[in-house]
Amino acid sequence: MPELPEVETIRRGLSGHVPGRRLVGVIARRGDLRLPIPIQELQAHAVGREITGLGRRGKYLILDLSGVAVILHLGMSGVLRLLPTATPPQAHDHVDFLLSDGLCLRFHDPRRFGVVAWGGAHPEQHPLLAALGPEPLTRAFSGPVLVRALAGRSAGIRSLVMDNRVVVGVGNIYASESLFRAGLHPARPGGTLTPRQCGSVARAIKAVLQAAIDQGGTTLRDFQHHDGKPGYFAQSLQVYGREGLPCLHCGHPIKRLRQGGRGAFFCPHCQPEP
DNA sequence: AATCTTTCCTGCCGGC
DNA sequence: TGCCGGCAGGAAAGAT
Repeated sequence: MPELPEVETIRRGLSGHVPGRRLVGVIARRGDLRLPIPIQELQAHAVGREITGLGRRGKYLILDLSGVAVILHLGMSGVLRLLPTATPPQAHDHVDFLLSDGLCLRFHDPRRFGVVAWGGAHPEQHPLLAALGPEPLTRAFSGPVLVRALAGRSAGIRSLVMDNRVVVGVGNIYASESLFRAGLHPARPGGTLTPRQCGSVARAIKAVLQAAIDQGGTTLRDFQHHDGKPGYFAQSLQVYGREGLPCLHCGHPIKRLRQGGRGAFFCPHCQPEP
């Protein structure tokens, strides 16, 4: 499930525990996730270094190791937990980053759509990160930026805000929630939004993501914090997963549209047909 | 048994 | 005609 708020929640939770410790070993129990695990680079250039910080770019976590970096992505089902190294590994515990003081950062990912990549000295130039669009919670993302990104586009606005080149970090849940708040139908062609509506969408994305971070993310099934606790934004969802239930604003039943193979939830009254 | 979070790839289409 | 980009849909693995 992890979208930006869930990844940010993990980052914040680990930031109080991981930086300052040394990486003393790496265990990879299989050779690949979505991509090969760069075990040789990790052993040769990462082990022995102190962890100096934990960053985030979109849905990617960046483990800073005094001058080099490891890039992590949780995919659809990834969980990163901080455990005593002695904890016996369970099914789908694919990678352990062994830390000083007997702790271990353990990457668990049943569906294996996650990624462990070698970022080297300039992780921002890694192919996974180089082409990413603006961070939604910074000034790099705004109504005017969205106006330019949507110009001439005929794809549905929901697909476009989920496009990492337009803005990073917005997945299926928060796309549906943001468009509900902005009052726009998910299939509305992106290029037909007025500048005012682009501003509205940009503000809605920022507000929804920030609210979700404040509540520790959305736990539906897989997501959990680094210490195993859930997030509480699920109870704030207005449309996602609420097909057939009354809109919390107007009472009309929430509908679901099939878009890009996934469900786009919306209120047919608050978000009228384009 | 169909669903379901992400990302990448393929095939089709229209424009030039 | 050939190329390019945009767009929609599918594939990947596993739990429920």
